[in-house]
Amino acid sequence: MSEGRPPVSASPTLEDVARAAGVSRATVSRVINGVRNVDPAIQETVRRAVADTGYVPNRAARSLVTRRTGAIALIVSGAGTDGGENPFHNQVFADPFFGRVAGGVVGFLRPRGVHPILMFAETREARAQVIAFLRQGNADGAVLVSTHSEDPLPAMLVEASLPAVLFARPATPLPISYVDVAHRTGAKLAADHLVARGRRRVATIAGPLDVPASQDRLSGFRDAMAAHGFPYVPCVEGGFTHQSGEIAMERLLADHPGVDGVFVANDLMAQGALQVLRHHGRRVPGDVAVVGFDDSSAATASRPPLTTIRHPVEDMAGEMARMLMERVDDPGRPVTSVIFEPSLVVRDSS
Amino acid sequence: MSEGRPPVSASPTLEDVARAAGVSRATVSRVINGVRNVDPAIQETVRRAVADTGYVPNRAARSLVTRRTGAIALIVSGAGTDGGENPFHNQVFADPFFGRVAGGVVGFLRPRGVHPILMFAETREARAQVIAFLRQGNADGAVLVSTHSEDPLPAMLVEASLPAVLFARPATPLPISYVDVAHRTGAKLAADHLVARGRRRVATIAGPLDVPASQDRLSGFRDAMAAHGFPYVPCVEGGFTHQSGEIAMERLLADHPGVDGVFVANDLMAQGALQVLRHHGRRVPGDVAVVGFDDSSAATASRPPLTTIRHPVEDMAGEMARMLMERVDDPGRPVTSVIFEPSLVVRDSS
DNA sequence: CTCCATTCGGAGAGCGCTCTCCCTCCGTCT
DNA sequence: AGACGGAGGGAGAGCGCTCTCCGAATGGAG
Repeated sequence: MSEGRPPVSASPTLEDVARAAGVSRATVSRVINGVRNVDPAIQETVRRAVADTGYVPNRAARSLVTRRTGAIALIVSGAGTDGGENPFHNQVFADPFFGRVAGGVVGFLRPRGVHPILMFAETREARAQVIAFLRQGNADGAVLVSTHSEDPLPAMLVEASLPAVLFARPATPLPISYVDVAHRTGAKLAADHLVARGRRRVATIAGPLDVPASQDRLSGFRDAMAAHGFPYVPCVEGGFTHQSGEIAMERLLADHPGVDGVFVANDLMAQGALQVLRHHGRRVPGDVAVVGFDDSSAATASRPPLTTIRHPVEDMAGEMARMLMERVDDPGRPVTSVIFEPSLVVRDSS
Repeated sequence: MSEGRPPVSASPTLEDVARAAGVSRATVSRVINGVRNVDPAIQETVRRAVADTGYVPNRAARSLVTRRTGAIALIVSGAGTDGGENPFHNQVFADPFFGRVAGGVVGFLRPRGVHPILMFAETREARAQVIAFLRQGNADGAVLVSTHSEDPLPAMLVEASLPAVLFARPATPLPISYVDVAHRTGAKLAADHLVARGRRRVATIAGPLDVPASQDRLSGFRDAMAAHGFPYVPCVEGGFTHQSGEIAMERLLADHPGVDGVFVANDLMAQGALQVLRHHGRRVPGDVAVVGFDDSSAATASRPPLTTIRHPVEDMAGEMARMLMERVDDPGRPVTSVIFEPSLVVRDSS
């Protein structure tokens, strides 16, 4: 056993590298972590020893002493229904939005050697598990994407004083950091655009009104339209799904057949609305102009492609990750929120 | 400091619990891990002490000795392009398929206290990182979803003898376990169905033909059609995206205007094809019957809803996770593969 | 009553790393 | 020349847990 290189299976430890380099464990550790001054010659020797032995530091051992795991929880909360055989078979991921968030988060974390642990928190039990998981020190903190407003998880995170950042402003005020987009500004962009396009009989399909984002988009839109001299804007509430968009559009058409412009609170619903409009023989944008929200892949997949309000989801997600790491480094800092500005993307639907 | 309960911030250790319960660390450990016999009375005392102190085991310390992390890597490989400012802004997640895989994996792992770490391996560097990550013992193994066939990661995993299971058969034979669906059977279901619907001028839109799944779907379809007496089936290759489906359908219509049935290798492309057909005034299913593949959310979002080949993605993903854990427990076991049977879901497009 | 088998709790040695001392070796200043 | 300071390397104490021994206690058999 003591002859030659030890078998690859038993991965080498700091001790092995130290022996190979003829220095102490401490020195190897210093070189690896780039801390304090180490003689360049010795650094070189150590590096060679690391390469020779194929050493990779054991994160568990490191975590044990540093109390850092190099992992954070990426929580999708309130996903799916609370029942059903497989609670994971749901539309959360179907919404390309989530992928963009994940991408943004990874984009920031990966260069820093931090990895996201994917978690779903759709039931009471799952939420408890998430909290326990974090308390066990399995992750240094959490970023959270909620799909509904009643989500109790943010409050639970605050209560357990675990470092966390939300993707959107919580429905109930909470001492917790978050990133969000200026929904009202986005809605105003849509309103300005529709009016500029000469639309006079404008309606809107809102998202679920218990969600702050939906409220803001609706009120922002109405305020902007009022400023343009249209105090009354018909509204139908949808559920952010393709199908709910269809239903809402049917309703809208039934109640206001003369509608010539629609602001839809997300692209998925807008896509549904588009189909209903076509089905009813309305040309888009000729008869009716449609503006969505999100600039998701549904926007480009629609026919015609959707004019929509784009928000920088990746950047927002990256910022969310940055804020979390900041908080992990210094849990005492005050909570903050960062609001991003949306922009109008004009395509063929308006 | 020694009076009363210590501050919540300093989380209690086994030692603390042991002291509180008046037993040794070893006994507490035994109770917590349910190993060996411990006197029921003492068990009760320990449990109470655990509850009182709010103890949660430190996973890093445990991992250090057990050499298990309770985490696995969920790798999306070959995601996005190898360039671009943000390699994560891609369609991988846009495909609801990935969410279903994630759901299936979590569904199996969570009850077992194992969590998936989300990783992207889209560049050479990223792949190296993934391997290093696993070698560091950050995760016990990996499940891998490849989005293209040239992916070198499976081979790298084999080389490093890391426990891993793939979601689909690798393009090049490799000693690695995988789950897959019987693509040929699925294609046959589609062929049988189209023929049963009286279609005589049937064509197909294939996926990228460097992907084994695409090849199998195509050859399976052709073989089945041949068995029905249709030796020649026109084919256009697509790229599994919505847009490529549109382009392919345009081509098909141009070359074979008389087509009355199309088997499309995935739903996303089928959705695109549907739009092109409508645009050309073809009624579906009246003039042309369309059958997709995957039964993704695109299938139900399409108008008309797609007849498609469903494969049990969640079950497959769960099985993949199961196989991985098996392998983690016993790395010596021979590689295996499990093939799932698809089924036909008839909707309005055929 | 003695002896052995069996059950069950405790002691303690690590797992692989980090980090705080401490010691040595120089170079420099007086 | 002696003293002092700074740079750089080593020793060793844990981090919190698991797990192998070991020993004590108990019960049953001879």
